[in-house]
Amino acid sequence: MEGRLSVREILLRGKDLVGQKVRICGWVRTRRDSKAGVSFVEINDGSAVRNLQAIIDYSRFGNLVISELLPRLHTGASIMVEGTIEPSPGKGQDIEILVSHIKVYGEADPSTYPLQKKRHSFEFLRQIAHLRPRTNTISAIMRLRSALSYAIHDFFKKRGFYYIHTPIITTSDCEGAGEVFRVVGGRNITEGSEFFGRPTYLTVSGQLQAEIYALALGKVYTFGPTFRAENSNTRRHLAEFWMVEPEMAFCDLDGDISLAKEFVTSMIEAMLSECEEEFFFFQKFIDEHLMDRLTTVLKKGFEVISYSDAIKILSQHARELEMVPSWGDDLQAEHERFLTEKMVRGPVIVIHYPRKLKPFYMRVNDDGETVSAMDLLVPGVGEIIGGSQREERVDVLVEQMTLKGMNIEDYEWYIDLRRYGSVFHAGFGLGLERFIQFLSGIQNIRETIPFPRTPGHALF
RNA sequence: UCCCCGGUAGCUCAACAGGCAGAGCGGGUGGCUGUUAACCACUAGGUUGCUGGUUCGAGUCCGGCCCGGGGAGCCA
Repeated sequence: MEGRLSVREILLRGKDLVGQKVRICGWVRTRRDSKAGVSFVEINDGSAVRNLQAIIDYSRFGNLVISELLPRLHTGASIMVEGTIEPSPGKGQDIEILVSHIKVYGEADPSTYPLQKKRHSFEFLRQIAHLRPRTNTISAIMRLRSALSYAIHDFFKKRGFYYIHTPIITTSDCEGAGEVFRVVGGRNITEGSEFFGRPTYLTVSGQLQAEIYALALGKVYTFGPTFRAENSNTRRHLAEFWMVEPEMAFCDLDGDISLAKEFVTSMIEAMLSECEEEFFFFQKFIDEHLMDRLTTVLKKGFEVISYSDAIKILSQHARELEMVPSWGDDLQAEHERFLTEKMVRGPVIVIHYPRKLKPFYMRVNDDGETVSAMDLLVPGVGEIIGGSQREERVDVLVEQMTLKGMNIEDYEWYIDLRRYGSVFHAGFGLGLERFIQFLSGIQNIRETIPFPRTPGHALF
């Protein structure tokens, strides 16, 4: 006997396995009985979108066993089956398993088990977030998320980056990245008793700490959870989300843009080849234009446009827009959508934003008015990457911090990086969940993370 | 935080202009068939989100609150 195989493995090897005896473990998706003396049990073990059809031939078990067994084989029950792989005479599948031995580990009372074999709304599934990974959509997304995470590490490793674990608990609270969560020790919050002797917060970004290591190891990246206490309730925001943040010494904005482009295309290519079945499923049930959009990125590439040119183009289309754009104002979501969905119909990289719209660490351009920033916008999701060349000149950096009203003393360490052996450097941040939205076509970001945290919602 | 839409059976939704609360799926029972979102018949299942009001009468109209979704802002 081959030993225990996953459904994915069995479907992949297909007819090569015919005649082999195998064992699989999983959960019953559906059972259909035939009075001809056969029951069809579809088994899913979370390794693939498709199920394996198991055939229970009553003549091999005897009526007593069957009458005791069948009532326990409901949707949701966990089982182990052993049997031989056979070509399937029915339509819909090439092979099936002819069961010789079956064991029910855990039943699922059909009168209370919330998952049915039909489709559920995502809103309902969020209420049973501990059971939703047993559905096709959520399990497919989580397999994609897992594959993507590995591919990210692989991408950076192949290019000589070092993986740096930046702190989750930080002391910086004003990076222009939104509201922070305070961290306090103990269950009883008492004024003036700081565990660390000073106020601490959950990180909103690993960038500043990644810069420390980029200016020592050359090319680094951080990849981990980040937190925003922003009271924003949209389909694109989470209070806890994962960010990928590369940071490179001796790198300017052009180098930063190149890496961002290469990163996005490499990830699309890697996922298309590794998660073929998942993409087939997404295309069929989640977003019928998904494959078009992804292959367009690979074929057409990225349009790079300056903020100033973007404002000019948008002004020419003012009649089609609700908000009239003007230089110095931030691009509205409506403007970003217009650029990426109507003008370019693909990813757009907007660079050189006005200095006053962006955080203190971005490098001031020679015009004194703009900074070397870049935002990567994609259709459907909007901004998935934000990055910049960092300010490496002490005097300009201090001027920027003063203009933004920051407390210089809190950032002496950051200025030190410029006082001693300063180099031009750049990096960006990519929101993992937004990228998964883009890759899968799923509408709401709450479906892209196993345990979503949003204002008023934290389960488990 | 602001704007818009919604909350009716386990799930997805109907219910005209206030007038006996329904269907499909799911569950149970029986039938039929190498079945495939199987099919056919029967059947159980409801404090219409909560609360106050208008009315002879409220799922439906009005006020307050709670919850969900979409959009905006903030951002990734």
